[in-house]
Amino acid sequence: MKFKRSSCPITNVLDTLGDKWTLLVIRDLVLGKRRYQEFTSSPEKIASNILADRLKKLETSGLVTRHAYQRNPVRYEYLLTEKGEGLKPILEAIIVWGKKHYPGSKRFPRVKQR
Amino acid sequence: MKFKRSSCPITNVLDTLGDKWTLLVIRDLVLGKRRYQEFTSSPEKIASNILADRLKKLETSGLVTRHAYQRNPVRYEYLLTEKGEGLKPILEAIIVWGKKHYPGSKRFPRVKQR
DNA sequence: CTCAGTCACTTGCGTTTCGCAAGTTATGGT
DNA sequence: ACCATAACTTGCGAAACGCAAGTGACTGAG
Repeated sequence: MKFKRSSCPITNVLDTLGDKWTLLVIRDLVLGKRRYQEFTSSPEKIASNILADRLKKLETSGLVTRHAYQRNPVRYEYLLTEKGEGLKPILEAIIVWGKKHYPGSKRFPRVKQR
Repeated sequence: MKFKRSSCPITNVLDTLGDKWTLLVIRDLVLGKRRYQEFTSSPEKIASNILADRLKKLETSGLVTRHAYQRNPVRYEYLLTEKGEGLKPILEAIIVWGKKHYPGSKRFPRVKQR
């Protein structure tokens, strides 16, 4: 196995998740969001090109799968893989620390499914 | 409390820790590193200006304190505050996921103290 | 006493990434 | 025919990154 920067597991995780948006897309997926404008309508207002880029990268790193939910025209929705679901403990740890140190912050509720 | 992007705790954590270097500096501090060239000698080879920037930001967000360990000239070393120590569970969760999905990656050992 | 060496930064500057806004393509509804 | 919607894509100015070199205040060797 060849590493980008070092053999440190933290470093390698940061090389795929270390920016201001990727983990928020993961959060939305965990909350049950699946489609493009569900992501763009989150309060952080991710730009559509950034979203497209992150979804593509998440797919190539095997955290997310894309599948068509209709044809003519083809429309895709995104789902977490098992590998992606495995990130939940990290998100939980972040929420615990975040709620403690950013008073007033509050975990977002799951979205109701179609 | 006014938030930068939203009231989501994850979002707020990412606004301070969401990049490729900040959490690595925290990792080094947890491992016992304290001085400038201890950080710059880590295998990821952080650039000195990036390090200076991150240490400054970590200090303003209260995760790190700086204190002079000598005069003439003044030299500083950096230590985690209690708030910063509180990030350990997040690092642990990242290490668990990272070791599982980046085979061959391995947690770094604590540095021996002077 | 001079000079190379160390430490903790700082500065310059070219490259990369970000992110706002607008455009594109295909289709359904009225 | 016309408007709206969904999922992207493109343009481009601004901000962030990161390599390399420089700076100031000493310390220790010769």
